[in-house]
Amino acid sequence: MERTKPTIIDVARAAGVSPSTVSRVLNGTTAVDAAKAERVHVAVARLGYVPNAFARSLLGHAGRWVGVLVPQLADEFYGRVVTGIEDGLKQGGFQMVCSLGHGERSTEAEAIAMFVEARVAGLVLVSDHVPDRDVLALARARHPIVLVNRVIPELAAHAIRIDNVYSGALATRHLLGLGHTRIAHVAGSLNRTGARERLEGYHLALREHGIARDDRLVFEGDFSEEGGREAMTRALDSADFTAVFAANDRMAAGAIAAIREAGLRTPDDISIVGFDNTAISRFTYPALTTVDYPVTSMGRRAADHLLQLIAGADPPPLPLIQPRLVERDSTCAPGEMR
Amino acid sequence: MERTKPTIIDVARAAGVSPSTVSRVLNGTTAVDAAKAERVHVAVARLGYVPNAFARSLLGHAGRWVGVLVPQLADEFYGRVVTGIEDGLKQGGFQMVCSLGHGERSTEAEAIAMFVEARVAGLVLVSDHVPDRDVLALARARHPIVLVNRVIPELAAHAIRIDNVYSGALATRHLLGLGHTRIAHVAGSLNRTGARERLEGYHLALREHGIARDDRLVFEGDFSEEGGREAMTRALDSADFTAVFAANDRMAAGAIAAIREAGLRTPDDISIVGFDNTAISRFTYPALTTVDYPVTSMGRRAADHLLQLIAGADPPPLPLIQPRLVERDSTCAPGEMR
DNA sequence: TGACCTGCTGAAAAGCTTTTCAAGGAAAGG
DNA sequence: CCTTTCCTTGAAAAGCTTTTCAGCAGGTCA
Repeated sequence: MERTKPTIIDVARAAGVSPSTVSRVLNGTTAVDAAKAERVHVAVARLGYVPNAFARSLLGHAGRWVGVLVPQLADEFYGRVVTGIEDGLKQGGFQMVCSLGHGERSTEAEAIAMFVEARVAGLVLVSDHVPDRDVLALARARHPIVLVNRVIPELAAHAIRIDNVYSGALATRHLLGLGHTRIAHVAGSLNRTGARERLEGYHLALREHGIARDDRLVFEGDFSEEGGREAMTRALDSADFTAVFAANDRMAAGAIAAIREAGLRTPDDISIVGFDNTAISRFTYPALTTVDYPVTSMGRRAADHLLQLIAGADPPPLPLIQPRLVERDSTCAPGEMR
Repeated sequence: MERTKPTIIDVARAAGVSPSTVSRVLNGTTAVDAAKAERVHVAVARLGYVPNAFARSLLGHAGRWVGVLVPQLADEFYGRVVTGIEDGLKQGGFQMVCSLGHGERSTEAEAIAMFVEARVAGLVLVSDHVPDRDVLALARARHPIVLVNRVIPELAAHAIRIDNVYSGALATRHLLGLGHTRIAHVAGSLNRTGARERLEGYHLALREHGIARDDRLVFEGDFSEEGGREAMTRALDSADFTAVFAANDRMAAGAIAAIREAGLRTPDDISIVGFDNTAISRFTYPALTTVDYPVTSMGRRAADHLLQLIAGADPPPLPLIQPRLVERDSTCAPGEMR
C-alpha cells in the first residue's frame, strides 16, 4: 500500500509543464509565466511534493550540513558546547548533525564515517578518542575540521581549547591571594591531559608564591561527585590544609559534602574552588567559587572558524582561552568567620 | 585546485574491472574473484574512495537516519532524553540526526523540513512548538513519528509522556504520609500543561486526605531557580505551612535558598519535595527528595517504538509513565528534628 | 560429446533533480 | 514589414551507485 513519494515529474505532469519549469518555480532561478507558476504551486500542495535532497546533493551542490561529534550529552557540559556550535552554524545557514561518541573509539569512527559518506560540509570534533592519525587523514582529504578541547600539533590552528595551566593557576592564586598557604588539590583522572595541566597550574601558582611543592596535598579523583567526596575524605584524614582547589564542580560538590560530614564548615574551616561553572556550582551550599569555563562561546567560535574554512578562507588561528574566576560563597580568608 | 572526489568509476578504472564489480566487492553482495577483489581494495585505499551516500540513497534504499528535534540542550534534561533516544536507535542500527528548536515555531519547522528532505526514516519530536496540524500532516504523509511529552489526540498511541497528575499526587502524598497537613505548592508557569497537571495532582492528593483546597497556598513560579526563590519568599511572607511541593528541582533549589535566607531550616522547619531528579537534586543541601523523571528510559522507549513503526510493525501504544519518588534529606515529619 | 548448470562479470537501467542548450514566440527597433 | 533581441520553455545530460539481465567460461552429468 506504500504509495511512493511524488517526484518532480509527477508535479510537472499534474501542472502540465516540464520538470525543468517546476524546478525553476521552486528555486526561483528564472522568471516563469505567472499562470504556470501558480499551477505548479497548486500541484505541489496537492501532491505533497518534497524535493529529494539526495538527488539535489548528487549534483555536487555542497551540502548545508555540518557533523558534530561529542562524547555524550547526559550532563550539561557538552550540551552547552553543542548549543554554541549550533548557534554559530545556524547563523551561517548550516544545519547541525550531531552524534554521540560515548568515548569509544569504534563508535566515534562510525559516526565520522557516516558524516563523510553524507558529504557534510565540515566537522567539529569535541575531545574525542579517534586516533590522531585518522583525524589527520580526514584533514588531508580536504575536510574542513575544527577541534574542541583536543591538541593535534598539525591542526593547532583549528583547535580551540581552554588554557588549563593558566586556569589551574588562576584558581590557586585566588586562594593564595586570600592568604591561604596550605592548599590541597583534588585532581581529575591524571591520565587525562586536562587534569594534568590543571595540576601543573596549581604547582605553578604555588611556586610563584614561594611555597614548596608537597605531593601529599594532591589527591587524585575521577571527575565524579563520589570521587571528589572520597578524595576529600582521604585528604582530611591525612593532611593539614585550609583550602582546596578541585579540578571540576562535581568533585567540588562531593568535597563539600565530605567536609560537612567531617563536622567542618565551608568556607570557615576550609575554602574550596571548583572548575567549570556548571549549574551545580550555583546549587551547592555554600554556592561554589569556580573557574568559568566559557564553553558555549567556545562552541560558537569553533563554528565561526569552521564556516570560514568551508568558505575557503584562511581564518586566524583559534586562541587558547583564558577563563575568569566566578566568586561565590565557598572561599574566604583563612580563619575568617563568614 | 579542489580535486574532486573519486567515484566508483575511477576505482573501477584503476582496478581494471567494471563499476558493478567494485560495488559487489564493497558490499559483499556476490562472490567476486579473489584477485580482482584485492585489486579493488588496493585502488579504494589508494584513491581514498568513499561511496557517495546520496547516490546510494537515491536508489530508494531507506536511509538509516532518524531525525530528533529537541527544544535545547543547554541544561541536562533534554540531553538525557537524547541520550536515551540515541541509545535505542543505535541498537537498531540507526543514526541520530539531532536539531535544536529553541522553542521557536519557525526554527522547528525548518528543522523538520530538513529532516523530510533528507528522507529520514522517522522522527522523534520532543515537546515542540510546531502546531498540531503540521505534525498530523507529517504523520498522514506516512512518516513514522513518535512524540515525547506532547499530546496530540490522533497520535496518542505514539506519544510517551509522564503522568503529571499522578506525579504531583505522588509528591504530595509523600508529604501527607509524613504527617504534614499545611502543604504549599510552588507551581511552574501555569500556561504550560505539565505545570497545570502537577497542580491538579497536588489538589487530588489533598482531597483524598480530606484537606480543603486553599488557593492561597499555591504560588506560581516559572521553572527557574530565581522564580522558585521568589515564590518561596512570597509564600513565607503570606502563608503558614510546614511543607512544600515544588514543580521542578530548579525551583526547589531556589526555594531552599529562600528558606535558608529567612532563617529557617530544611527539613526541620519546612520539608520540600522537588521534581525531575536532575543532578541538582543531589547537590543541594540538604539533598532533595524528588520525583524521578525517568527521562533517559523514556527516550529509549520512544526510540524502540519508532524502530517498530519504521519496520512496519504495529507496536502497542506507548504508556503514560508513572514515576517513583526518590527520598533524600529534604523531607521529614513536621516538628521532627533531624 | 552434447546439454545443462554454476559462478563470475560487464552493460545498462533506474533513481530524481538541476542546469545547459537550443528553440520557439513575442516584442522592439529600423 | 522585416530583422534582431529578449523572454520563456522543453529536451537532454550530468551526477553516482546499485541491481537486473544476459553472457561467457568452465565444469558436470548423461
